[in-house]
Amino acid sequence: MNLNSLLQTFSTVDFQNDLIEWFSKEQRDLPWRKDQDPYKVWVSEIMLQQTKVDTVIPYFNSFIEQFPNIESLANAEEERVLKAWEGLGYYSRARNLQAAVREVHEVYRGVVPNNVKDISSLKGVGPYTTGAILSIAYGIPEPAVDGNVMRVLSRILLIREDIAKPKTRKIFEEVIREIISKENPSFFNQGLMELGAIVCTPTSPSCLLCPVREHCRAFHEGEQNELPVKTKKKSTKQVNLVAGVFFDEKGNVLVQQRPENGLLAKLWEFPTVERVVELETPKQQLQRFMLEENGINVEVEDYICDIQHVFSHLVWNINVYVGKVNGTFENSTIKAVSREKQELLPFPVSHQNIWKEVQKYK
DNA sequence: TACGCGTGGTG
DNA sequence: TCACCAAGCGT
Repeated sequence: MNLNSLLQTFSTVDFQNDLIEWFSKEQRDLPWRKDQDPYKVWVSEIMLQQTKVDTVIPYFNSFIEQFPNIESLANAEEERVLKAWEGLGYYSRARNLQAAVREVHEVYRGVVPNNVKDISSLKGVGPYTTGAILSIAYGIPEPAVDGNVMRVLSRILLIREDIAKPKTRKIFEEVIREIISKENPSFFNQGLMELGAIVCTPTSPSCLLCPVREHCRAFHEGEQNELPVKTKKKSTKQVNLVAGVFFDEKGNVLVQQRPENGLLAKLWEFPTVERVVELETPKQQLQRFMLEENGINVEVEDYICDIQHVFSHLVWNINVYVGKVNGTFENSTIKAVSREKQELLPFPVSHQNIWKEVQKYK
C-alpha cells in the first residue's frame, strides 16, 4: 500500500475543515467533554474501550465523583475501585488504571505525561489511548486509531485491508499522520470517531447525512456496505459450573475471591466448582468440593435454578444450589460475610444474578 | 500473531 | 433467537 498514491487526489485540507466543522456543531454533549482535564480524558478513554457511550456515562459520572483526581484514585482501596467498575466488564482495565495513576502520582508528581514514550509506558495505555489522551488533552497531533477510525477511513479512502489483523492498525496510523489537522488534532480525531459512532455506522451507514461524503471513495463507488473488510473470529466454548449459596447460623453467606489473574480477576463469587465429574450429581460434587478443597462441611439443600452467562469468548452454565454451613471453619480461602460487607464486594454480573434468584426463592 | 478478557444492546 | 457488535490492551 503506497501512501502517496493513496492520497494523491485526496483534498486533505478540505476534508479536515469539513470534518472539524461538523464535529464542532454536532458533537454530543458528554460528561468527559466538559473540560480537557487529562485525568478525566484518561478515565473516559479507558472506560470507552470496547464499551458503548451510553453504558459508560453513568459509570464515568459516579467514578469521577468518587475519585475526582489523580491523588484520590492513587490513594483509594483497590476493592473500592473494582466496586466502582462492577458491571462494566474487562476488570483488568480498572486495576491497570489505578496502577498507572499511582505511577503518575509518584513518578510524575501527579501530572499525566504529555509525550508518547512516557504515557504509552503506563499500564493499560496502548497505542489508541496514547493518541487519544495526547490529542484530546494536550492538542498533540498523534493518531488515535480505534475501530471507528478504521471503518471510516477504510470507506473514505477505499482501503481493503482486513481490520481484524493487528498490523492493519499501523497502516491507518501512517495515513492519519499524513492527514491529521495540526491546528486541531483533538477535533480531528474525535470527529472521526464521532462520525463512526453516529453516521458511518458498521451496518447501513447514513451516507446522505454524512458531512464528508464528497470525500468518500466508497460512497462514490457504492461500496460503503462492503467495507471495512473484517474476518470473523471463532465461536465460544461452553463451561459447566455448580455454585452454592451457603448461609451460617448468623445469616452470613460464604464467598470466595477469584484468582489474581485471568477471568474476572479478584472479583468475589459464591463458591463455585467446574462440573467435570459426570458420575456425581451436581449436588454431590459441590459437597465434595467444599469438603476436600476447602475443608468446609456444608449441607447442600435445594436446587434453585440454572444461570447462563455469555462472555465474549465463552459461556457459563451454572447449576445453583442453596445450603447451610454448621459451626466455624478455618484455613480456607472462603469466608463468611454479613449482608453489609457483601454489598461492598465487587461481584461479576453472573453471580449478581445468582443472588437475585436466591432472594426470590427465600 | 492470536487469543483471553465482560457486558448489554441490536437487527 | 443469536451472531455480532463497541472509543483496545496484555501476553
